[in-house]
Amino acid sequence: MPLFLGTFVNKVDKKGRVSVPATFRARLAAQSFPGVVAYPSFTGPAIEGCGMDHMESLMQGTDRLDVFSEEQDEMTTLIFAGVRELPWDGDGRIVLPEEFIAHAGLAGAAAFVGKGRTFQIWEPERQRAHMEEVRRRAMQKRLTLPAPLKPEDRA
Amino acid sequence: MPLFLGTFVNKVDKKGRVSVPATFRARLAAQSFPGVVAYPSFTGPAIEGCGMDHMESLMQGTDRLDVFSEEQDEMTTLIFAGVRELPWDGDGRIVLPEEFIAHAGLAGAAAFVGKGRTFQIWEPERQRAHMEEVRRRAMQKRLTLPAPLKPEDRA
DNA sequence: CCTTGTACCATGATATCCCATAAGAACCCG
DNA sequence: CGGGTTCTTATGGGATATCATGGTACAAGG
Repeated sequence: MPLFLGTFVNKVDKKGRVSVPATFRARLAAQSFPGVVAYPSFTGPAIEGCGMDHMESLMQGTDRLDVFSEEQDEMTTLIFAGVRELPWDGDGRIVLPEEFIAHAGLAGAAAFVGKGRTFQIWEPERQRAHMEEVRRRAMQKRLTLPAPLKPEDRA
Repeated sequence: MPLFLGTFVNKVDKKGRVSVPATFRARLAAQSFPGVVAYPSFTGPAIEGCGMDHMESLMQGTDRLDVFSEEQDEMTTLIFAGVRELPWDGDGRIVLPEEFIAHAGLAGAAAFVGKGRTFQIWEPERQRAHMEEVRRRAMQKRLTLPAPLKPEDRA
């Protein structure tokens, strides 16, 4: 079960605690850090979540930018400066920092949205609207995906 | 039996449980996930079903898009957010989430429809009508299929 | 001493597992 | 070729474990 799949809405209590969906926990279990790695999205009102492994792969991305370039400087700041490691308690919950709650506009509930290698945390109602918008745009733009070859079809 | 073939109608009990046809189970047996991967169809009142391998091959497609690009963001949301992993119990049944039952309009029974690499789940009566409609249109438009490439011709 | 944040415990709801039954198909043996 | 038998499959119900969630106690820091 190596992927983050599906959308799950859980409650956020007044301490900012929220249960990480069990399937996501399973995905993160084999990581070096017992918890979630997260940072505010810089494209929308959501929190990006992942495991430590993904941080390392992001770093490989920034490694391909020129050292001292403006781009590299901005990118590394955008990504890594906002990152928080959120360990879970014995029951699989994490505590969302106030800044995350504010950025995503959370109020009482949080939607965990699987995106394959990563996931996002949204205010549920906003996520629903966003999803609808993405669907609408996909229809009209005829979004397609590069044809993925099935393993058995490979040379 | 590497393909999903044929149509099978099974009952959905009040817990939302339904038996996956034995031949479909055989097709899914060798997967990394012991169960079915499913998501609501974008285009009609049906549930799309497949194995985890199909998800993994879709991810290979999204992996080729730039991280943080709008395209990558939309694609991953579109594909992975609506997916549910439905593990089967010891008897080869899965439980359909309420949202799936609602989307497909299921009531007491579900039709598993083989579509080759994937399959769909329909409300039986609706599926029958849909099938008829597709047949009718095919007759009148004389639908054709591209000739299958031989293995040595593949990229 | 008070505040903040972390670990632990309790509970209800939900889903998972397990068994029991029945119907049908395949099979074997006469 | 027919009849009985054994498996597989589908389906229902009930027991059990897991998960989400709220609360409380404790520790650390100011």
